[in-house]
Amino acid sequence: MNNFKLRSINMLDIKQMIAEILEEKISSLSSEDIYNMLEYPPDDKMGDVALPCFKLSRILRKSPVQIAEELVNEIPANPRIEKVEAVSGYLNFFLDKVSFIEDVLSTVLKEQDRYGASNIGKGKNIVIDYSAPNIAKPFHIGHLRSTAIGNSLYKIFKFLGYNPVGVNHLGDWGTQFGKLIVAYKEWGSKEAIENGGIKELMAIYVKFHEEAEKDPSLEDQAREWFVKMEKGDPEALELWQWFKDISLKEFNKVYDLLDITFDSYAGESFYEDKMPAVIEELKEKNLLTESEGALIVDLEEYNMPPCLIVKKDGSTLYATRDIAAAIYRKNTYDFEKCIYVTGAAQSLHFNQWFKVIELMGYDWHDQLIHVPFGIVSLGGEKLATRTGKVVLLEDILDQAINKTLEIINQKNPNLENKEEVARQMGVGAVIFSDLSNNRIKDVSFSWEEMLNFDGETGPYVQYTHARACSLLRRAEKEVDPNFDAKLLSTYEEFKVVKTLYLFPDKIMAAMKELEPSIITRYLVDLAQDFNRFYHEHPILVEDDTLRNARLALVSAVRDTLKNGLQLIGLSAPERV
RNA sequence: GCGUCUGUAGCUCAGUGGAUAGAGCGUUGGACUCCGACUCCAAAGGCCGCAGGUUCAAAUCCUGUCAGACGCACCA
Repeated sequence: MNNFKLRSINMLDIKQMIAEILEEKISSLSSEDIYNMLEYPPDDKMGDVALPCFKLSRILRKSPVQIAEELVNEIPANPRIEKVEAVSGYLNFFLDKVSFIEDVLSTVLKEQDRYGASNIGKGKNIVIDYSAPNIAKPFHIGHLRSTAIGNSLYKIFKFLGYNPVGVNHLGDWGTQFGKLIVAYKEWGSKEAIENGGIKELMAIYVKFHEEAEKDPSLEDQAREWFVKMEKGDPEALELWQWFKDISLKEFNKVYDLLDITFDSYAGESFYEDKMPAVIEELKEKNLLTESEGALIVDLEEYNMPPCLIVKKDGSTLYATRDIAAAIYRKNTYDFEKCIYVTGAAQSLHFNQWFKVIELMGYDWHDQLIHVPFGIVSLGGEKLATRTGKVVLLEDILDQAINKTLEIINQKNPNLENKEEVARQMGVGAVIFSDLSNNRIKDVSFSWEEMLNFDGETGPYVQYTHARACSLLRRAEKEVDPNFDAKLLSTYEEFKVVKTLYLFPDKIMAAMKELEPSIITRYLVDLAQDFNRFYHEHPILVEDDTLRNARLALVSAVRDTLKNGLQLIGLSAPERV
């Protein structure tokens, strides 16, 4: 037939089915054109799939109303279509509910934890660079965004058959270590740092910035220390390693709580010995210019400020390391895409060095993708380590977990595994909240919202999943896959099935747009549809066949919720 | 000054150029002798920042404008 089946990974592509029917009747258009014109009506009462005929109007030189009315009579009877209606220029298809429900539920029951999965990415490597906290700075709510988004993209690519490589590009190199060394020597003490950890490191870092306002020579000292680091000075490197060890210990505590891992922790320092070759290559390719004592790549032609490669004191910069890292990753992983999850504030930086890669003649420059996200503010003020204005992620997670534990103690005090479930839900609430909005939007952190678990929240979806699990436990019998779809005849049941049907498409959209929030919002929709059904209709009824049919629906919802939660990095506890 | 992003219900936000712009929170009023009330139902609440333009059709595309955020050489 046609070779464009891959536009959807959905095994039951209803648009495809309808496009093929219409192709026979609209000779001037391919089934692909028709497919792209089809849409889902805004209201179920209007139908399940619609063809707006306005565009056809010009081609067929008839009014849209006329086209719809003519087509409606030409559609042959089809067991999967209940009826077709022409309404003011729209051709509306109503699916045969019984066969649709049967198709969708059978698919989910068969696929289970693979429902929505695919192998379209087979053999393709995707490097995802996320989290990347700075050594010696605390892990705060702002860092969570990169971590949560990157982790979710990792799971999404994996579910679609790709081979993702999660890289934690630790901020473990750069001038801030010079500042830290100066600060440590001026105001720090070994004991205080060993006891206080990152908090103490941050304190002396903040003090450095306060003092540097009065005494700018401190900045010069800091730069000197960084130059020493790059030259391999033993004292500088020993302090650096010490700061790094302390920081990593605390970061790993947070990653354990979040249940997030990485395939590589190659940070900025890893590229230290790879930069000279890059600088050499840039010189050979005649891209470097000297300007005010520094070496730059001029990008005026591309309407961008120059990209700094080497400072006047001979040390390197962020861009230098990113270029070296990109080349290293291409050689090491042969990626199809290399994705950088960082704040939108860095957009120019990425555009600049992506252009440098292009100018170097690498045809894979367009495989480098910046995935920006908005900033987190606190009561209207930007979070900044330098001023000490931060909300520590660990504090947020602790509070969310404690609150969950309180609720469990109140409502379900005999729950086994209380502590672990409280962790899963508390952490879930925080991650879910972070992945709820389009990533580009700025977010204003609010304790009140973060700790409110009602409505569109992680605990709501997790609770719904646990409720479905509870029903299946109480049933005390496996769901018979030969359920009778005819018995699922109510609107609420059909609505749940329609939403289940959309899951694979949502995963595809989330991957294409690199936007985990598509899945987060989908889960809320599915949970809402399911809860409405749950309230309207008893499930554990006497009638065995009806009971089995409804449990088949419950089972499909449970699996889909679980798969979706997994894709955004949340656990799906069976009892809460 | 230049550039990028964002303006949708009181608040936080959805909304692939198509039909009557949707959720949640909050407010008000309802539903637990009933499968788990972290649930559900209902009501109120909108010149989709503003002005032009393109189109049969614009919250969505284009231009301008206003407001906010971010960025613009030795920080990352």
